[in-house]
Amino acid sequence: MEIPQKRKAEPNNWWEEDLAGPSSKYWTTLEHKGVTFPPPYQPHGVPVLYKNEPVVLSPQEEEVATWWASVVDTEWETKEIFRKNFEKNFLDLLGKNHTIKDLDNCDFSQIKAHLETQREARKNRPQEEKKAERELKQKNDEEMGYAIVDGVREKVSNLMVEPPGLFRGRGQHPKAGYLKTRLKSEDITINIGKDNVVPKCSIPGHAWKNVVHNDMVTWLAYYKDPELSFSNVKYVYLAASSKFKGLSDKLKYEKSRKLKSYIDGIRTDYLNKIKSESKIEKELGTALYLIDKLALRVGNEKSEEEADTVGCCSLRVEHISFGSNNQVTLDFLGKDSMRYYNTVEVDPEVYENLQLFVEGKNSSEDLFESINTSSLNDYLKSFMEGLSAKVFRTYNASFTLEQQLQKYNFEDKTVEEKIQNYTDANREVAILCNHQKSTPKNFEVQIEKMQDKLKSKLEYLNFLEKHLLHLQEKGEKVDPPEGQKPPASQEAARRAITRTQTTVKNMEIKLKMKDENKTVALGTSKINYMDPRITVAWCKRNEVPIEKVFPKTLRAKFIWAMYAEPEWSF
DNA sequence: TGAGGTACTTAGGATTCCAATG
DNA sequence: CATTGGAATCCTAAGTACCTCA
Repeated sequence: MEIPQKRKAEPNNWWEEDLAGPSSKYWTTLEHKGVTFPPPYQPHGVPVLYKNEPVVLSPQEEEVATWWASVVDTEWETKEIFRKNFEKNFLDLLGKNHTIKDLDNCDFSQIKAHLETQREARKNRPQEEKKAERELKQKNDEEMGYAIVDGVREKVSNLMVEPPGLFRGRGQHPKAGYLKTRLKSEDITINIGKDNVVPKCSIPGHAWKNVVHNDMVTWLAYYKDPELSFSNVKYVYLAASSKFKGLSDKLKYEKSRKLKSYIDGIRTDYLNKIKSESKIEKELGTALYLIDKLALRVGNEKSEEEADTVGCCSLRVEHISFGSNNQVTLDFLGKDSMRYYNTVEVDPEVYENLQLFVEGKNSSEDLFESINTSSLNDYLKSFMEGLSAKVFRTYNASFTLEQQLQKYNFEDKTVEEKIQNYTDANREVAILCNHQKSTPKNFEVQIEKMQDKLKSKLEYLNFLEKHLLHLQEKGEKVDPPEGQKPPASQEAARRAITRTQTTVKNMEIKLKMKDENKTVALGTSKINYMDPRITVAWCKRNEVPIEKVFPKTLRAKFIWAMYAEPEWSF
């Protein structure tokens, strides 16, 4: 893909217009096809065994049993809360007088085998059937999956409502294993332009719960599971490539760039507050110090019906420990129950404050008792309009990327090497933001395979070098490694050496990156935190094709950033 | 002031796709 | 041509932020 070097005005290029900021309304006309529903359940008639006896289930019961069968042999099956909640919900559904009285004596293996067979059959169905299916889906997406906003056609991100199933709450979510209900059109509220056609409900004889014309929001529809009291409202939005999302993304980055010119003053202020006599000020200053230095999330209060995870303001005494030389260790479960575990040296005054906040409290008490996320964000508003805690994460992530990229000299490097440097910079950001992923399943095996391959390439290279000497009549004749043909001429040998050296180098880079990125999720910061213009400008300066760092969907999401000049700076 | 509601962004894992490889 | 593994995309849970209301 060619990156446009100059601004090119197009009528639909919203990013060419001056940014209006959050305006009073998002749209004038809004037209779309509503939502679609997953196909109805097809009963298979395969029984569950209870105490080794087959039990006939109603279609609805069978569907739920099948959900469980699909988690058998996964970690979900043995996860205590998940199991307990599922059992309760399943038994409630079956009723008091049902043969099945508990989960432990149920055997789902026949259903599981059936699912496996079905999957195999699906995988092995004829090519033309797959193709026809794909084309049908594409046609349907083309027909249903777009909205027209003020005359511009935009993709919808989540056209299909969530299918029924088991609620997969993360970490120790107290409600994991509950049954998600099959939604009906009567659960869906539609948002549409006043003068636009109300979408027809795809299920004959049924109607939407409600139709509204709210131009102050960007959602096309919303629903809430009618049975699950704890479940959140789910919205149907436009895709990331849309103007709604792109504009707000651009504004987000512009806001974090604006923070750049306030940051010195803010840092001076919170360092002063840290030394203040007032407890509230001490806490505000210390909390903001942690948010700024460690890129912590703000940490809103959570209800009893959610997993026990924390952010800065909700840290408890048990999450912090003190070492020598002003070192503190933070150890807590953050968003998605990802562990944050970090030992850092802090300013002596911060260390002192943290010790003071802990004094005389038991482990389950709040570290910060006089502030909350709302007072902290109020404090931030006193510096800059629209400033909130999350802006610090965006700012520090983007700042770190640009700073890390400046560390390298990209001259005379191959594209692969430049990308390795970029990935290294990306990784620094991901580590700062604590973006983690679990180690891939057979990671060790994969590494070994790559090492073996590398080894045989090195052997081949070794052979080539000796072989070249032989051709130059300076050395013994050597046998090529198995399956390799010796180059016929000196010229061919030299070419083979250069080629193999490049391969070896690339393999080494790949191996090293794979290991270093084992538990680091690079994508999250790329998608949400690092100003894309930093990357675009870097690509332009260093002749790296943008598609090497931004896949298709990211290029669409960041279409507004593609015009950044090579000299652009965050 | 705090609880609850609303609307949006951010997140890791699951699933699907696709290209390299045998 | 089938396999395989990594990249890309999909899915939906889980955050932030701000508003309203008593």
